[in-house]
Amino acid sequence: MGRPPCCDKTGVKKGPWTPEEDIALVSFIQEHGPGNWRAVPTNTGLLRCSKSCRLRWTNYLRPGIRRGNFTDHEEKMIIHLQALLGNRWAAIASYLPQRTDNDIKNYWNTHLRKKLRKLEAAAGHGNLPSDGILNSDQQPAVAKGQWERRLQTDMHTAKKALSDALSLDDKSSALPTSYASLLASSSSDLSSSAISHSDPYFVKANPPPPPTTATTTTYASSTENISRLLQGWMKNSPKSSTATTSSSSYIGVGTKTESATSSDVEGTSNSKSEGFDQSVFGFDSSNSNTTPQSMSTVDDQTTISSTDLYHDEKRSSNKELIMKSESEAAVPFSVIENWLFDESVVSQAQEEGLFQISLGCEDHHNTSEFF
DNA sequence: AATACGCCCAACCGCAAGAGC
DNA sequence: CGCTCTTGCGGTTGGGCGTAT
Repeated sequence: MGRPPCCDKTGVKKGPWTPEEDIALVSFIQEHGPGNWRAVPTNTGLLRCSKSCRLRWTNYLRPGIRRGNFTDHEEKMIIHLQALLGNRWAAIASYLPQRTDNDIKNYWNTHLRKKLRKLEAAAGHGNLPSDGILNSDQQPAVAKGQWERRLQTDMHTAKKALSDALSLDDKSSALPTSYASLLASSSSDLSSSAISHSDPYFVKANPPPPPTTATTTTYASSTENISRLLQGWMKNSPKSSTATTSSSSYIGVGTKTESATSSDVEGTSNSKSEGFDQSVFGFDSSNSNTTPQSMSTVDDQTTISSTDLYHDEKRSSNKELIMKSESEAAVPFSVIENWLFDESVVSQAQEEGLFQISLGCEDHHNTSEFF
């Protein structure tokens, strides 16, 4: 096709983002909202391509992103959704409102896949391919761009698996042995393997309540930190790119530190995207130590229906696909969603202060027995 | 203490699809 | 209908960091 590159590569900066760049990007988005990425580099003076700006926003700066260790529930969600959907990280991410597809993908590649391999090796049978990827990845190759059709196929697989699972009490019966054992073991060994890391935006937060799961750690939202960053920046040198005041808190991209806490709740799921709500930035210094606006919204969010979770445009597009596939398949897929957003699960999520889907053994609902 | 090695993750790349004209 | 522009997605990579030797 001879398609031109997304941007002129010459004079485009690459590599890690600096705090100044982040501030410029965030302040621009705060002013204009996300979208129209083409205009971002021009209007902000950033020497980044539009794609890079979008990626930086969606994967890092966007409100509502939760970073740090994955909880057991999240891990289980990923494992099962991966088994059902394959490597459709965006689709998987749509069920983990506070995680980005990139995060999930990285987590899968660095943690879960290895775990599966280990367990597979321990189990001594060949259910899993060497890369630990199941089902859909073992399907015949499908041309790219056909993932809707593929999804439909996956929906059949998912429905069948769920149908099987829901009729059984044995939670491991519907899964490969290694999966079942992985799920059983995830609580214990994940916490030890999980890395405590943070980045400059994710400061250690206030003392947590006793964790409800082993080493359930979350991080102060990027929103909070960025808002603090911006606050200082705006007070002292509006429109300046020096950000001398705030950049002191920007220790460096990708640095690692001790874990944060489970009480740190990120922004909302529906504020994280194109439907960006400026209020989430809450340019109030009290943000850092008190309940941020975004946090209170999270509590609201945890009580919402599954539909509400799809306010995010990205999610809604995923859902549309699912719904489309649903209607085409003429078999309701809502059982998955019903399960995923089971009220009792949501209650638990509220207790834990974040949106988590219970796949746990402690849940006595039949649907959860599957896991 | 110095070096080598492996892990992790932020960011990049290329492709595909959607939107608008 | 076809073209261009923009966005979304999944795979891959490179550099920083921690750990082992």
